[in-house]
Amino acid sequence: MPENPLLTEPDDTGRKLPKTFEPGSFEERWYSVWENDGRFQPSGVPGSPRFVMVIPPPNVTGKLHIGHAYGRTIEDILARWKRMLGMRVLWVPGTDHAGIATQMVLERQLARQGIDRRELGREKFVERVWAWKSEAKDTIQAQMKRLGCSLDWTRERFTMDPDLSRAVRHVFVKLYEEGLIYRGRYVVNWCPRCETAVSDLEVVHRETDGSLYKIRYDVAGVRDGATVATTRPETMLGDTALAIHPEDPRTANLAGRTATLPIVGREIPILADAILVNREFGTGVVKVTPAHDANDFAMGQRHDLSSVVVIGPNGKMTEEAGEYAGLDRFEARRRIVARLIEENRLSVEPYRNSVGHCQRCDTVIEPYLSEQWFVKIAPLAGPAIRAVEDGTIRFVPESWTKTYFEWMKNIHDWCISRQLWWGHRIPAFTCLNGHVTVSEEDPSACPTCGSAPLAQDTDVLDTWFSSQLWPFSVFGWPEKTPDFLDFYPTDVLVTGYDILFFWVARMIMAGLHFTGQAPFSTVHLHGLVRIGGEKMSKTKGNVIDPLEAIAEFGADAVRFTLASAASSGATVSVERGRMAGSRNFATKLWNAARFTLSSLEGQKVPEDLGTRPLSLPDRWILSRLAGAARDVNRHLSEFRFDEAAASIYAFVWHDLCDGYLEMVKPVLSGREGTDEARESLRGVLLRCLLDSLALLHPFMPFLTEEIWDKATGRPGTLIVSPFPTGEGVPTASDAERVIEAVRALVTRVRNYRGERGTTPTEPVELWVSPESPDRELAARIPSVAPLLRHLGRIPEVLFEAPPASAFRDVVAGLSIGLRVKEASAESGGARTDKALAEIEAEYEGLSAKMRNPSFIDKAPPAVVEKTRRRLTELEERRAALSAGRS
RNA sequence: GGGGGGUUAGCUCAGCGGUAGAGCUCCUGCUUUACACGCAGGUGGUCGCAGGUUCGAUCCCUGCACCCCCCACCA
Repeated sequence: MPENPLLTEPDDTGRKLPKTFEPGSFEERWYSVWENDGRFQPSGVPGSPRFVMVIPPPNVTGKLHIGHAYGRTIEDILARWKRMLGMRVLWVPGTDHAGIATQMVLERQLARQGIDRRELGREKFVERVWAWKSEAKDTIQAQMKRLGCSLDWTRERFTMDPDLSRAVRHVFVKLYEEGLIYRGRYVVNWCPRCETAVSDLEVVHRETDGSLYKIRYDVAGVRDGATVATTRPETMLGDTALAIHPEDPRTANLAGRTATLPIVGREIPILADAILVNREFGTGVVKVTPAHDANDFAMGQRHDLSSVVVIGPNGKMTEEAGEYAGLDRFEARRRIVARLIEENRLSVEPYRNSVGHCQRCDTVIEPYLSEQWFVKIAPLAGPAIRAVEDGTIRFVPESWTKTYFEWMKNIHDWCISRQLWWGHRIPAFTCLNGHVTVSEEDPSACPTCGSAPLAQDTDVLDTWFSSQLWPFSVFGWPEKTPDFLDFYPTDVLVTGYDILFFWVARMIMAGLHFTGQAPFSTVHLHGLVRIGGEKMSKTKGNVIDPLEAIAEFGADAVRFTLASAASSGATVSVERGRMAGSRNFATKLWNAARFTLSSLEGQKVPEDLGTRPLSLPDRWILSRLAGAARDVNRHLSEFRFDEAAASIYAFVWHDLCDGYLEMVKPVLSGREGTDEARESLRGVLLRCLLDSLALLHPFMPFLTEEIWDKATGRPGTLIVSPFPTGEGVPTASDAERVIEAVRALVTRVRNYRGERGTTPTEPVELWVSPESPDRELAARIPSVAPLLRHLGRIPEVLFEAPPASAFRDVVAGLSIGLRVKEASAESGGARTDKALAEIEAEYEGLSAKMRNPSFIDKAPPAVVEKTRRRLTELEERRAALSAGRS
């Protein structure tokens, strides 16, 4: 065997692909090569076509799970695809400080050491969080590198970096000056465990079986008093009124009277309020607790009621609760219920209602009256709605548009202050005289009265307040930095639909308001990863760690699996079986490459295939390759990663490996064909391999780069090599038809052997009749006789009408005859019967259709014609099969 | 209370007007000069139920059943 110069050049030692495919042996190496070569940084001149994404910054709470890997894989596929298409690609990495979530992680860590953060003090605590953040960031970064994400690490950002913090502060001050940020005492969602306010979105409602308590209040002059219903009886201690509907006859006798609050003995007015009270609902009387219910608070404002806070920030009853002070709210509830029963004032019935829980720690949320900062959101929502209406921003899949509109149109003010230590401190300063200053720079003295010192607000901002600025704060905004001018607005945002409101909607509002531009033009909302149909959770133990999966199957296989699982649905199902399947595919490609490279014998990268005559299989595979390239590009442009993956998978495995490689072996080995044919074929073979590698690179970057290196001797350059588009390559429909017919014939021969129960090598005689239904095709079959003989292991193919003794059938429009010398006892009779029955059934159905005048009349002519042809085909097959039976 | 999605082969999912596909599983053969993580065949589906529209429905419409998700100030 001649030496392959590609494999033997001195500097090419080890260029041969090892026999076994071991992804772990090269994956990390290629990542370093790409990174060191600056491939992840945008190249090319400003102004040329660019593609920009920002990563949804993962929380620095721990490590990434497979759901993150899924989103990042999608982004990396887009990034690599666009990069190979020649665009200046920038994908910005970073992490989110995730205020409440990260603080919780640290609190738990401290708790394990028996430390309460309050013992530590704010400064020491925050120091520890920073240390943790640095650790978590490293872990996350390593995970994304291992996955192959082509992120530009020179531009990595963190939401609490100095310049990003500056952006936050700038935005806060601007909104404050515009009157869109205000401070006030309102009833907010309060988590007694986290001891902070949370926004409406951070409250998770769950249907819960509980009780409805009906409490009778004494009313002077009314014998039966007034009965109110509540699910939280302990709040009655804070009642400052009862409310009735002004037009409800049931409660008219209570109007203007005074009730006595049980236990407490406080006299409270009975007021009419049409807004709070629903005429039809319950007893018609409502207890009013302005400090612990948002509706009651609003009612209190309308009627100038006082607010009595009876439950404190830690969930324990306050001094206002009298004898219950210091008790946990639920213990207080039990005791109050007991007391009211004792006093014969209470009836209890089972009741199912929705109870709010803290998104982070699952503690039951307590509505709580406190001083908070809010964003007046409606003025920001309008432009954000219009940007989607007018197509400036589009959602993929489009169905999210409606959800977005629904939420935006019913949007409520956003509580942005958090009573936490980890996060952006609110830039509001109060002097000794109570003047409040909000400013970008820390003031040294009060601008109003000149007094000093000033105390900064101790609260921090909701994490999402900084995340909403991410698409522009990462570029240094509000400074007009070169990066901001060059890369903003971004192009595509990829994220899970679960943060559509938390993040996406707010980025759109913030982007439009502050930069005057939509932060991105396309939002791809993907589903959430499920394992075996269940949501991933630590308690269920079904969490897949991306690193473990990568260790077992290789990063390429994990990525390919995730891409293949991508669908437009709300859930993305990932299974181990899929991972193994992808790994098998990677191995398949590896072996196909080994075979191809070992067959090249010095063939260089084909620059131009047009100068040599191409065989029918050559033209077929090149046509299929171009088709696959077009499909992959089309599917990627439609965010159909599953379809794109399936297209390239089917091409590589079923067309290239199962088809072309097998067809070509006799010529390659020298058993058949001319030297010229061999030369030509090698060029085609290499072209197919290289284009497959390119098409597959966005999905399986490591393996493809490894093979590319061995095939071309240009290490680390596939990542920036042109992506095949298949444009301008005409479909070789004649070659496709002939080759597909060959494959169908070969399958039929194998089938026939199976039916006869003979071995795969049993000599079979094959007749292909020139008098076939498709004569044109039949006339071309003699030219591919060697292929038929080789693939079907058929000693002789005869181009004449089959003898009566042969088994007859019609395949792909060709009338054929088959005969085996020695059939075993098991004949194909049963299968032929089955085939005939199927033909009969279909024939019946179709001919009934053809007899229907309105079908002929109304169906498109093409459909009618197709049906007619199919009928003819069935007739011929039926005739052939029946005739072939003895 | 409002809104959205789902129900297709044993499993996980594509398809969404012209009588169904993939991967995995399963069955039967096979050391065919890349690959047993393979090759070649094959089994397997009244496309949730009932109506309607249509020449024709898994695909469109209506209703029902079961499942999932989101939103909501459900005393």
